[in-house]
Amino acid sequence: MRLTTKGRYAVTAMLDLALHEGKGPISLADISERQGISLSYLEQLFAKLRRNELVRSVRGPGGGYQLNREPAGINVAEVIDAVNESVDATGCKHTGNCQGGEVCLTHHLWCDLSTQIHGFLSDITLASLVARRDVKDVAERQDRRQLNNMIVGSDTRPAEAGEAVV
Amino acid sequence: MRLTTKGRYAVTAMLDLALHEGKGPISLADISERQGISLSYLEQLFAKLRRNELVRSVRGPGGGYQLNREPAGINVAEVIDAVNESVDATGCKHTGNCQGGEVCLTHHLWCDLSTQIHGFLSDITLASLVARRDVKDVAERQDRRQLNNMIVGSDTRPAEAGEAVV
DNA sequence: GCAATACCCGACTAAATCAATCAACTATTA
DNA sequence: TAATAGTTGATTGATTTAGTCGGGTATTGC
Ligand code: FES
Ligand code: FES
Repeated sequence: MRLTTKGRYAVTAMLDLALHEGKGPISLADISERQGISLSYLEQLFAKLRRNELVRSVRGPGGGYQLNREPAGINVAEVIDAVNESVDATGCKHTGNCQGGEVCLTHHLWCDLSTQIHGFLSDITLASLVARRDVKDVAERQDRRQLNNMIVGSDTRPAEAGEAVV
Repeated sequence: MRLTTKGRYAVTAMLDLALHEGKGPISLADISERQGISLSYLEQLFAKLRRNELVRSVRGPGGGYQLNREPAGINVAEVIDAVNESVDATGCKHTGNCQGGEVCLTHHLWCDLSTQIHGFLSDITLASLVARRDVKDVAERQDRRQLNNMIVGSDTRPAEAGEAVV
């Protein structure tokens, strides 16, 4: 099992979409700026998210991505799954053949753990995240900062993610 | 966060020690054979387990490793921790500085997940694993097979882990 | 129709980590 | 004193991460 920036980025980006829902398509450039994630890397991730039908895209100017379902219908577990970061903690992908075709000593422990993690993550939807106080606070800060960057950085300076713009 | 063979091997090996407690020191060669883990790799893992005072060693012939505490006092979380596989799911090691010194959008989510996993794993002790039916079954199979290998393979053939010896 | 926007796609890469091996060493015991 | 078994450090091939780069294609506003 692994949970790295890939899965974290995917969830963060999807949450960003959920937060800005109803404002039309959101461009990856926007997400990149707000969340401090490389644009090219986002493109890779969204290719997978699209293949898994979690988002839909609109091309051309003013285009971008939108959630393909309502936020309440998308849970965190499937987002992580979509970018190929399995939430599976076993070494045998649940086949039980670690040890030369037979179940290893700790197989059941990892199965239990997997169930536990999957249960926890699949109970959390984008909608429930959007409703959280701490998420709202961070989102507000990010939106303010982005607005600031648009004004100050109107000389099209790349404007770094965590840059102190007051 | 990551949970790979390193952490799984460590738990498996510790469980093997717990299962054969009271029979004096257990050599890594024994564990290697029973669990199908490379001997040299086990050496690396046990160096860390020893540094974390989870096991104690006895050198010389008839030597090996023993649990440094009673099985009921060792939980799975600390074993995984000991081999440097943190159970932390955040990208900031709980410092909250993912995004240029500030908390990222999903920080709290990963904190919650970490707490969840840690709670689950630290509630499971080696003693509670030893008591499980499925563990007992696998352990018995392994012991039988090892005995078999000792007789059949008395020509000191390396005897592969999952080899069909019936 | 044409340029700008933004998604789309594949190849490529430096760095890190994994899983394992090898060699040389020291302590202990029969 | 020879065999056993732990101890340590270096090294390795394979894989994965976290990107970058360069070129596409579809859509829109002017
Ligand atoms: S983890 Fe499933 S058999 Fe080992
Ligand atoms: S995971 Fe902690 S700040 Fe991003």
